[in-house]
Amino acid sequence: MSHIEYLNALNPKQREAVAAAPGHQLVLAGAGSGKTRVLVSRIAWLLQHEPITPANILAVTFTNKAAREMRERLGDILQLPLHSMWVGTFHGLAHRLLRAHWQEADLPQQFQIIDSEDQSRIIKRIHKAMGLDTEKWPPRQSQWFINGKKDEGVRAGNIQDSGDYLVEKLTKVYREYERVCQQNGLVDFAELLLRSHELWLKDATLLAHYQDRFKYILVDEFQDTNSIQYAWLKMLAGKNAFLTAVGDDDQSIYGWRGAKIENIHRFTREFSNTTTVRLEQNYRSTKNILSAANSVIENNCNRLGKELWTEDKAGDLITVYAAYNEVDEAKYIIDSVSEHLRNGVARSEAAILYRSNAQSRVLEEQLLLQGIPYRIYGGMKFFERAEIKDALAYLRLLMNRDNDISFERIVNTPARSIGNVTLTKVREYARGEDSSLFAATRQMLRNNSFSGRATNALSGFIQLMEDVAEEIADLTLPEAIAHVLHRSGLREFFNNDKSEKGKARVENLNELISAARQFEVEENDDLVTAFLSHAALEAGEGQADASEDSVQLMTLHSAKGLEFPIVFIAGMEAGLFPHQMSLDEEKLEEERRLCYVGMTRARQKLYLTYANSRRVYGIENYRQPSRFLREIPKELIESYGAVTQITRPTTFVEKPSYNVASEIADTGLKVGQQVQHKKFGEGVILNYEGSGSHTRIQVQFARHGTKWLVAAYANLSA
DNA sequence: TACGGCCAACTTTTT
DNA sequence: GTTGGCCGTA
Repeated sequence: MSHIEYLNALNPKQREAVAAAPGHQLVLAGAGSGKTRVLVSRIAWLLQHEPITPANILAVTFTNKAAREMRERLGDILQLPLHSMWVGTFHGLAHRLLRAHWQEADLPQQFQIIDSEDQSRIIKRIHKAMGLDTEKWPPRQSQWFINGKKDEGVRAGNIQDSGDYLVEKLTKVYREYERVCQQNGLVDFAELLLRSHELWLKDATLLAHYQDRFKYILVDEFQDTNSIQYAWLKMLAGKNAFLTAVGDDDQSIYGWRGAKIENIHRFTREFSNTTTVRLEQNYRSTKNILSAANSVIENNCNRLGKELWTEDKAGDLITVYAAYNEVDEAKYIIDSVSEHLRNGVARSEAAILYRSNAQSRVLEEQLLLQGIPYRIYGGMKFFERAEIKDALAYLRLLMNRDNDISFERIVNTPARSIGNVTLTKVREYARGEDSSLFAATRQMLRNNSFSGRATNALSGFIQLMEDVAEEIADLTLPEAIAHVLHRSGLREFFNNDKSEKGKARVENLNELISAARQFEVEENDDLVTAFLSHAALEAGEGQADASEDSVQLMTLHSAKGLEFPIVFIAGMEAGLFPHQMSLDEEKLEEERRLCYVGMTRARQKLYLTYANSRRVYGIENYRQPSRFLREIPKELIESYGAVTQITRPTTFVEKPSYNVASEIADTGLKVGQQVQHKKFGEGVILNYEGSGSHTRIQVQFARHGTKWLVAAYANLSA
């Protein structure tokens, strides 16, 4: 696309942001207002109008996906080589800095990145070593504490002695955790940012170099930045660079993870002469969907103020369906999906969103029942799978024999008869000698410290690692991985598992080799280290068969940034959404933003559903509709299903095309109707099947659960 | 060392 | 109701 063309493709507000004179900018970009287009066009515009090169630009995002997309679109617009431009995630860019300056950052050259599971293992080990009772000191709490502090830019050494016993203890764990990571050459996600920030802080020359280089810094999803990310940006920007912050305070949904919406205010305060542009024209949704979303978000205080509008048609009303229970809700949703599919909608054009993962099960069951392919987002990522992490742990240990975390993971995987008793001895010895587990084992073997069996097993393992390290030295990365899988016995171990799970694991191991093969083409220097970093920083997709056309299921959180023609939000109930644990004012506003995010995913048709009764942890509860439903103007809604009064279903609104509302032939009964049964008492008709004398009716009884009854014998009365 | 049974936990999760 | 983690026994 040429210069003129991309400017012409913008609306006036977008153009104002893109063609602004050099300076700090805040772009408040509403949902679906074309913010990526603006970011990319801004970069193109700067390159054409300012005396700079791609090397002077740094663009940062939160997700790998967003970074990839930005890079691709830049490639489309600009006919320039872009490799010198820094485009990536906060963590990716911080990692790049630390790799380049590992010495100044006081890290070993082969430092490795750990994910939250590795982190949790380390903390558990520390708790054990410190003799902390798991009941009283849940490792999760320590992990939360440590990450929280790091996100604030606070080291264990900086935590004030408050006299608070809890904080004191957690700080001790934090300090020990820092020590273990440093000794093992491990860096967690938060550490990447903290460490690179400190690197600049202590090395003025280095900082000056980067400040001098990056004249323009552009940040996506600014509302999601936490304290350390803000500090990182501010330091890098220095006095001379211009910062463009793009974000939407109404879409801040990660406050619980340390994101600070206040950073938007702080930015306009601390970066002088910031110009603010609001992008409020939405190119995604119909008028009705936007009005509804606007009405909901208006209930939040402390907004920067923004109202989306569109030139699109009014479109369909928002369908609200009140289900009897979660099964009925799922049936309604899947039936509606089927109807859309029959009308020519592709499966991937329909998305079902929910507040918590537990809700997906009922939906899945109905999809399976109707044979509709679906895909669940989130869950286990490729590089997070146990078998993959085992394989990578071998590689990690081969790269750095002092990596105790990897040692612990694989020393007895697959089983080599190295038990806990033996390992406890090794751990104690290592602790005393202040050495790694690998070194300690070797020393103890020399000292004949083990029983015969343990000696054999351990020397076998040590020898294996030494041998394999030599054997793979001259191999390509995929060859090396294949070799490690073979020699470690991992492949055979999973091969012997003939279950579906075992087969899937072997497939994943093969997939790992192909991932390595692909990777090899892209990178070149220290391939193994780069591959391991890549595995940690970009955990990959959740499911392999992403290509098949399928209905999309995901949490509201993972839906951010996506859009679908047809969107269902399930479980619009008080206690579930907003969640029970988010009822205080601040958290409630975040839940409302989450609702806003969910609603604005929809392009043409939005369904909101709730159940009057839902099983939660196996217990049936009666539920109230979510307050967010009440915040939508009635004239934008068409309601179906059982409209509640207090707790009981009373009236029923008919929807012509959906069989739930229609009369069941020859019975004088309707779905949704309240009925009496001699034995089971009071109940509500959920569904029926068959006709004539074969008609069976599904009734949910107040006291006896859900039952299928043959209409001819059941003798149900209204 | 491995498996089975028992108990408690249980919102969201870009890296 | 389901899952993960811990502990006790073959």
